Amino acid sequence: MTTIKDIAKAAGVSVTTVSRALNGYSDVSEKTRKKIMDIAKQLNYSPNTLARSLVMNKSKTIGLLVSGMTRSAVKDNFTFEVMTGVNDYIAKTDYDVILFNTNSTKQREKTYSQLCRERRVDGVILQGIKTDDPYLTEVVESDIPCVLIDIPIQSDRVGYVTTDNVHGAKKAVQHLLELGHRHIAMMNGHDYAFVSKQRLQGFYEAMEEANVPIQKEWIVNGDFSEEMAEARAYELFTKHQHITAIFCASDLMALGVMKALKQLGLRVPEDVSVVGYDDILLASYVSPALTTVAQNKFQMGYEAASMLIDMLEGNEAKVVTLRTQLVVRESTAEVKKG
Amino acid sequence: MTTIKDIAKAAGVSVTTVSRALNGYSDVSEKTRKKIMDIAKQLNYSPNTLARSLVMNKSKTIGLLVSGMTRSAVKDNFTFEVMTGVNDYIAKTDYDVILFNTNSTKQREKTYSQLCRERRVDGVILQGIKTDDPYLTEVVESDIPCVLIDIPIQSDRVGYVTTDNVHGAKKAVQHLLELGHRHIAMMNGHDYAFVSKQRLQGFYEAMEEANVPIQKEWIVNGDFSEEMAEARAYELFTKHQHITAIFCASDLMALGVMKALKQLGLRVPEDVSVVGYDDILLASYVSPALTTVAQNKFQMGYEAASMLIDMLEGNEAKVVTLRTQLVVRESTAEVKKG
DNA sequence: CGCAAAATCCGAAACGTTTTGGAAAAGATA
DNA sequence: TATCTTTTCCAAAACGTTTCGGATTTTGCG
Repeated sequence: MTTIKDIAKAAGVSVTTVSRALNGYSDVSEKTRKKIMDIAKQLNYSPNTLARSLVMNKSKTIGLLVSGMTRSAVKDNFTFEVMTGVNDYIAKTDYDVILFNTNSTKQREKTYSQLCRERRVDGVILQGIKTDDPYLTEVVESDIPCVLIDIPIQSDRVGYVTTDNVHGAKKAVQHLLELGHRHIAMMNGHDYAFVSKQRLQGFYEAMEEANVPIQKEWIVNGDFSEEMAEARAYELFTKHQHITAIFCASDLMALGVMKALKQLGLRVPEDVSVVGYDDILLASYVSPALTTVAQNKFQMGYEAASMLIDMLEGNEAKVVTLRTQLVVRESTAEVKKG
Repeated sequence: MTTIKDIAKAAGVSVTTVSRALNGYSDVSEKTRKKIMDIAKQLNYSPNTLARSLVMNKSKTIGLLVSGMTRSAVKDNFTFEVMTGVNDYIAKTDYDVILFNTNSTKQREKTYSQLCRERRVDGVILQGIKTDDPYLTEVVESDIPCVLIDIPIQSDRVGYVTTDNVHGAKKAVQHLLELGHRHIAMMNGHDYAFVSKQRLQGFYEAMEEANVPIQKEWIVNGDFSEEMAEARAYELFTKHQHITAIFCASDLMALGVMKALKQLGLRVPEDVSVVGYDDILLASYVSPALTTVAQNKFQMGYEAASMLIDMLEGNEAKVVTLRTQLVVRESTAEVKKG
């Protein structure tokens, strides 16, 4: 592999001059610059980023730490869409993305920040990490610039992007209320997700503002899993037959809930209205199509990447909150009279 | 950031000894090794991979070059599943993945192999690249070990993994033939995909073995795009009303075809049987559920990664062909009598 | 032509590792 | 004790860049 030295020798100049010529400095004459460029091309030269990174002390690399890259998560295109957004923005810069996966054996022995430090990434984007993850604090407390997705931690080195979860959930529940529902349950995620708390709050606010009493035993956790949600819903609806509507903190769980309802012989939306959250691809394809709160996952990734690059260029960490949108489809209907 | 030098100073030994201690060489006494390890931990030392890569001349990094990371491709979880497979295997090794995207502006100015060479990746996996991509030959002809997905090029430095496309397509068409269909069309991808040619061949073989005449004008290209397939199918079925079944070279195109049929007032499967290829997530969720040829996309990525790492460890490039499976769902039925 | 200013070039150090070839210290053997 | 082995350590070079400070050459001008 040809190096800057080879070029220097071939051109009869010093490596300094080659370096400066290739990097567009002004203190090299056009004549020699041209000569050097030509030789570089002819020798099929590619700069060695490793060497450059070493001396410049920046790798022009950002780490992308996702937890949702598992075989079972293909139903959930959330992760992929976020990644696509990140990739899309980064593609316009001179950075590259290095992929760290958290569901690995490596995770146990190496912490996230260790991974980042070893590869000398300039910054990192975290997505899908639980708030109780011991390694989360580690990377947040390290001095690596990072932006979190859906985790509200902020400092001068860490920003985050999220959506207006409270408001989104509120809209969803208000939609149910407007349809006349009063016996509304909620399938939440788990306690280690910021969004769960937020969406629960939105649920509360909507119910309280409408003066509808909240039944605490109608609020259950499905762990953001389709199967778990199905099981929980099955229990819930067999025990409490008054429930006419349920708000789910994710579409995947809504799918599970609908399965349970089907098993119980309850029709959606005639007997029970279901609304989800996320607007994953499947939401519009299942039958009945799922009413849900759409969040722009692509944009979340895009904004995260944009913010990170901004930070790397000296700007300060921000927090970005994106709008959500209620998408009414077929899984919600007016409550039955009587 | 603490370096090996800091440790050396703190331990009162040379950097050589620190390096060798940390890397488990035998020529350092257990006593000093322990001391060095302790100091390293205490100083929160992380080795600098850049420096190591530079001197070792290997980066322990593989490039993942995908073309399907676009906003419009979320329906098609093909790319994501392959990536997941790759990631899953790599997670078990001491390599990391660096993500190159091809649909970028960078692509125009930098070739794939340039990207790879600059980052000094040890090997690269290519997925979703068209066979006529000028940069494809470039990386294949470079000396970077690489494994291709669904592109049959082989040398001592390049292997590939694919599925038994001919056989898969044949099974799909035979399924239609067994249902009594004789007027069978095909929606193919484009000429720059190896799989298109293979699947076409499977189509031919099945038809010829059954002694069913082939109508060349019933074979059209949908460019692997849902919209394009919809348009082409609309034309096809308005012009040729004899057609009772169509085999599509991808599920996404099958979805487009079904849309066109719906517009034309043709029912699936009563009037027209449709079979797809891939078994994407949506296939089982659309209505009617799509009969299709399933390929294990996760495994494709997994095998690709496995082969690449094998190659990097000195083994030779191979070709891996995975089995496909016909999944009969609701979009195919016996041909109508009369 | 002579001299200052500007333009162009370069040597050497630095970045943080690994590795080679041997030196020093410790232990074993006679 | 003297010699030979084995164990333990280290100095220095190398990987391919960038950059600092200064050196050399060219240019401009009176």
